[in-house]
Amino acid sequence: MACRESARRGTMPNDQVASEVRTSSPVTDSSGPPTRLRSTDIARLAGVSVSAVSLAFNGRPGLSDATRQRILDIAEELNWRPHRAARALKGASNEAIGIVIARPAQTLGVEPFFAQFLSGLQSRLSSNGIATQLLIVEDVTAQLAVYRRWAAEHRVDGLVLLDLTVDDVRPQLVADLGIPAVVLGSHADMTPLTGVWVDDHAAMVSVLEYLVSLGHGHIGYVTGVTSYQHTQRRLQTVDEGRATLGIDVTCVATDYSDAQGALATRRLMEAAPRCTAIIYDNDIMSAAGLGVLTEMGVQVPGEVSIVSFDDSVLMSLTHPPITALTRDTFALGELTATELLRVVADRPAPRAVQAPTPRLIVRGSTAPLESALRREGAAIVSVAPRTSRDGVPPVR
Amino acid sequence: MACRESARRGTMPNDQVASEVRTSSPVTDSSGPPTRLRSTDIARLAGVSVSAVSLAFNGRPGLSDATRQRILDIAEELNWRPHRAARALKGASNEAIGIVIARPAQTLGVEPFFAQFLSGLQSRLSSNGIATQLLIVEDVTAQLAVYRRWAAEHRVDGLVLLDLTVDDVRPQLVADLGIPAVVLGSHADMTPLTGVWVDDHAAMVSVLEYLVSLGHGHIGYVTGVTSYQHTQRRLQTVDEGRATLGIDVTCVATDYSDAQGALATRRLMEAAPRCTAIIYDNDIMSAAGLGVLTEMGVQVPGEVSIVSFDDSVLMSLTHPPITALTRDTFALGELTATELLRVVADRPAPRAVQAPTPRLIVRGSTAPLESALRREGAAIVSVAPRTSRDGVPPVR
DNA sequence: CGATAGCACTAAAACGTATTACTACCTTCG
DNA sequence: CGAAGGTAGTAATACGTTTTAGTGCTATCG
Repeated sequence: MACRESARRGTMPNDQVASEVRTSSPVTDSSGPPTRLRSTDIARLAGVSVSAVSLAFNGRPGLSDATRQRILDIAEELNWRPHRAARALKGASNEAIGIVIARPAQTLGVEPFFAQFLSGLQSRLSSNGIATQLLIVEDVTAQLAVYRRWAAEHRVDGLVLLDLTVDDVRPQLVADLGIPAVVLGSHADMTPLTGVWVDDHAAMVSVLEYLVSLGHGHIGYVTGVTSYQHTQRRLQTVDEGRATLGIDVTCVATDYSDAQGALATRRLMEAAPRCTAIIYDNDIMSAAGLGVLTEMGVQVPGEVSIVSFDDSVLMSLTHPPITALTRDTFALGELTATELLRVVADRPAPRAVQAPTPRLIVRGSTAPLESALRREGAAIVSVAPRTSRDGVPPVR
Repeated sequence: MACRESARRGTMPNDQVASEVRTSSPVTDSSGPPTRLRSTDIARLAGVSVSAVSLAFNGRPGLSDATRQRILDIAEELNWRPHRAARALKGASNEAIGIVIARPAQTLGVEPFFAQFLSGLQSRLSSNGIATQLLIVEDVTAQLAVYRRWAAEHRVDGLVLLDLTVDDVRPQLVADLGIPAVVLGSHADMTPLTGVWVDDHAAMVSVLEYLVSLGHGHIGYVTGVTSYQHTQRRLQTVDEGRATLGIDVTCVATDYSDAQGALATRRLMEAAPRCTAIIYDNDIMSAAGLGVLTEMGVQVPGEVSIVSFDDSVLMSLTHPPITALTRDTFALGELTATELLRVVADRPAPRAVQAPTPRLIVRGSTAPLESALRREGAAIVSVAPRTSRDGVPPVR
C-alpha cells in the first residue's frame, strides 16, 4: 500500500524501490533479525530525503500534511521507528528512569511495599512511555558506583532514591552528578533533591494517641532497621511521646523479617513490666508477632493489643485482623513518578512534596486496657518463671 | 595525578592539557550537569588518540600495558565512561533486558510471586551489569505494541515473557521480531522461543496423591485465571486424576484475589457432597479461604484440609500454618536470567529448560480423612438443610 | 644486510538520526 | 514587474563512539 502510494508519486525509479530496501544485509544473514530498516529506507520508499522523515517523525513544521502522512504510514507499515541510540546521541531523552535498590534481593519479594510502590511508579511513567531501569545491588557502595556509571553512560533521565539512611550520602552524590532525581523520605528538608515525604511523625503520634486513649501505658515497639531515616523519625516521636504522653515504650530493633519479628515479640513478653500493646514496623512482623502471641497463649487483643505500621492484604487475613496504619502505596508511587517527571522536564529548584499521612484502620487486634488488665495478672504469673532472673516479683 | 603522569610523558604541550578539557561548554551552562567528558578529552589528557582510548576501554590488543593503564586511570579519576548511545549505535548491546507485564498494576504488589521472580532475575543479571526495563501495561494488545516498539527502537537485548495464555500470540511475534527471549511456562514445547518451564502436571499430581493418601476423595480446587496456560495444565491434571485416582474434584475459577478466594470457599462449602480438602492456586486465596472457614466454624484440618499451590511467608504465619507447594521463586528468576543471557549471547536454537518441580511442604492445615470423617457427620448435619436438594443422605 | 613480522598506535570511516543552513518555488503586494 | 516573504523540501554536519586500514618503528631471521 505504502509502496503503491510512493509509486503513484513517481519521483523515483520504481523498480529500485523494492529491490533496494535491503542493500547492506550481510551475506551471512541466515537467521538473524528480520530486516534492519533505517530512516533512509523509509525516505526512499516515500520518495523524500531522510530529513523529511525526521521532520515527520518529530512533528516539526516544514512538511506538507500529505507528505508527512505518507511517511508516517510507510513507517507504520514497516514497523520502523528511529533507532533509540541514534536519537539519544543527539541529546534526546532516554525515556527511562532508574531505581537502584540496596537490599538483599531475597527480601524484596517478601516486602509488599516495594512491589506496590514500583507498580504505582511504573503505572504513571508508562502512560508517558517511560520505562524503569531496575537494579538490585548488595550495598550502598555498589549503589554509588551504579549511580556514577549510569551518570557517565547517560543511561537514565532520572532517578528515584529509596531507603534513605541517616546521613545518607546518595542525595548529594546524585545532585553532584547532575541527574534529576526524587527522594522518598520522611522529612521535608535535608536534601539537595526534590523529595516526596510521608509524615512518619504524625503517623506515629496517631498510633500512640490511639493506644493511650485505650488506656495503654506500657507499649512495645518492634522497629525495623534503625539506620533508616524513617525509623529514626518514628523513634524520635516515641521519645517525645514518653515525655508528652507519659507512656513507657520499649523498643526492639529488627531487620523487618518475620523471624526477628517473632523473636522481638518473645523478648517483649519476657520483659517486665510487660507491655499491653505492641507496635510493629511492618506487616510481616505483625503477623509473625501475632502468631507467636497466639502460640504462647497470650490473648489478642484480650491481653495484648497489636498495631502494624504498614497495611497489606495480610493484615485482614489474620485472626484477629490487625489494626494498621494504611496508606496507598500505589498512589505514593504515582505521586513520586509525577514529581520525577516534573523534575526531569523542568529541573526546578528542589522542593518537598508531602504525601498523605497514613491513616489508622482499627481492626480486631486492639482493645481497651480494661480487658487487658483483667487478665494480666494470670498471664504474668504464667510467664514469671522465665523472667524471674530480673528479680521482679510476680504481680498478684 | 593523571595529569602529572601525562605530563611526564610529554608528548603534548602541557599547558593545553588543563585548559582544553572543557572547550565546548555552552556559555549558558549555569546549573546544568557538571562537565560532559568525551573520549577525546581522555585521549588528550593521556596524550593518545581516541582510538587508543577505545582500545583500552574494550580490552582490545594493540596497546602497551602502561598506556592502557594510564588511560584507564585517567578515565577512572574523571568518572568518564563511553556514552551508551554512541556505543549502542555501533551495535554494542544495550545491557538491558525487558519485561512487560499485562496485569492491573494494583494487583502486582499483592502477588509475592512477581516480586520474588523479579528479584532473582535481577540478581543474576546485575552481576553482569545488565539492568531490567520494566513496563506495566493494561492488556495484551498494549503489550504487543510495546514489543513492536522496543524491537524497532533496539531498546533491549532480550525479553522475558510471563503469564502465557492458551494460544498466546506473543512468542510468535517476539520470535518474528527477532528479539532474543525466554518464556516462563509450564510446558516443554509449543513455543518458537527458549522456555523455562515448571512441571505443573507433576506438582498437581503430588498434591492429589498426597490428599488421596490421606483418604480424601472429594476435593475442591480454587483455580486462578483459567486462560493462563499453567491453570489449564493443572486443570488437565485434575481431569486425569478423576479417572486415575477415582477422585471427585469441584473447580471454581477466580482472579487470584483474596475476595474471590473467600467467595469460592463459601461456594464450595455450600455444595454437596461437601469436599474434605481444598486446593488453592495461590497463597493469598489460601489464607483468605482459611479465614472464611475459621469464621464459618469449620475446623481446619479437622473437617477440611487445605493446600496452597504457592508458598510464601504468609503460609507459615497463619493458624494453622498452611501445607503448600513450595518452590524457590527467586531461583526460578535466576534460572530464567541465566537462560536469557545464553540466548542473548549465542542465539541458540530454542530449547526447554526445566525448573525444579515444586515440593509439597506439609504443615498443619492437612490431616487424614479419618479425623475429618469423625466430625463430618456433625458438620454435614448442620449443613444438610442447604444441600438437601441433592438428596445425598448424611454419612453416619 | 635486506626482507619480514610484529608492535604500538593513529587517521578516517562508519553507526542512524536530528538539526541547521540553504534552495527552489510559489504568492503576494507595492 | 521586482522584491519580500512564506512553503516544502534538501544537503551537510554533528552527536561520541568503534572499527578498519593503515603507518612508522624495532626486532628477527635467513
